[in-house]
Amino acid sequence: MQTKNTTSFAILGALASRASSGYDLKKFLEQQIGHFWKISYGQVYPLLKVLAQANLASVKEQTQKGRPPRYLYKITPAGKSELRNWLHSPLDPESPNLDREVMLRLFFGRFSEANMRTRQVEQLKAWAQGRADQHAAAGKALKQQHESNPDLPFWLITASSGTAAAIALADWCDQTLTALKGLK
Amino acid sequence: MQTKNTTSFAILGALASRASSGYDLKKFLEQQIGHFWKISYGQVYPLLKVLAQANLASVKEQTQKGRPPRYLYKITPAGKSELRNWLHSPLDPESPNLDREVMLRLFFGRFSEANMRTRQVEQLKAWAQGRADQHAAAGKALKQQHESNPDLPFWLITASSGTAAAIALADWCDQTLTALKGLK
DNA sequence: AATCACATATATCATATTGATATATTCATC
DNA sequence: GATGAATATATCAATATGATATATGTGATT
Repeated sequence: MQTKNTTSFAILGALASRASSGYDLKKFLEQQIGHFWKISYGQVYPLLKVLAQANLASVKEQTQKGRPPRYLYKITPAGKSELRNWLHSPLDPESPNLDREVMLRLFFGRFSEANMRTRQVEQLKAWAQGRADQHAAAGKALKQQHESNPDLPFWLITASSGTAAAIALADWCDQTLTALKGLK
Repeated sequence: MQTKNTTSFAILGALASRASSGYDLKKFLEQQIGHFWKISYGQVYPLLKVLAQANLASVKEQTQKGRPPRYLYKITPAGKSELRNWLHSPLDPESPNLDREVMLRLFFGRFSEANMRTRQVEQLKAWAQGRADQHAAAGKALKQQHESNPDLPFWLITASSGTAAAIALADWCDQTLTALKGLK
């Protein structure tokens, strides 16, 4: 629940495009990036408070007739700066979730430099290809080491899912690189 | 940390093929299914104890010269029965992780019926196609609702990753169905 | 007019998970 | 003989999850 938490950047990024309440944020992020980034109320509300306390976001209470108050959060200049720093920070190729990290950054691509975005997608592509190779090698090793193991065919099937996913990711990187070129 | 925990079935499944210590299990599962199923010592050791207490696994302490004792876990008949029950239990199409669930079941495919395996992969394929359609529809909706929003191109890119992943999953299901036919 | 389901809105909490670390020994390598 | 990796279990603070409580408005159905 610190400021460096990646989910807090997801929130900061969303606030950069539109002031929101916690409820808004959760709904928006769930809908747009829910397929690769999970978000829950248990994260959103505490993180918004942390963000506000660190002066990366400002709060305004909107009293409504009858209803409970709505807290509208806006990103501050310091928050925008923090967001940009994160978007331009180097990727960690050791991260087991580099794909999700790059996708999250791309979602907020409006706030990053075009050449940085491209470089990060290229890095992700290399990472994906490396993974595909690793999974292919693991499959070969399985065949040799468990030649007569009755589990082998099933283990090969799940190994193939890793290869397939990695190749699909590399392909998506290619498409994305083309799409990004069209934006420059 | 209950018996119904899916990770406990992953452990049970691994034990079905070979008696193991917690250390063995973690290393094995991490290597073989780590790309879609995370496992940590914080899960393995407590779950093994739960499994043993529920009589789904038996423990034998192997004292070693100098070294700390090694606890060797074996699956019991009740454990095998529990594993099979899980492997043949109906899939929840609402699950956000149906892909990982089916892959885990397939990894332990040696212990399930061929026609059940096939049916579950077919269900996963239908689920993946549904997801692909949903993401495609979401992309179209984005284009209409945020026509002049400067975020649009980036939001479309991340939406496309959902479609791409879902299509790749459906393709993998097809390959897997073919592979499974070869086993019958 | 009543009822039902759903959307709005914030907040909390028990439970589960993560990721790192402590401990202690053997083995291979430099 | 020193360094690092592998073996092996265990724990724990920090986080995240998923469900639920609370309270009201809105729109649809009966």
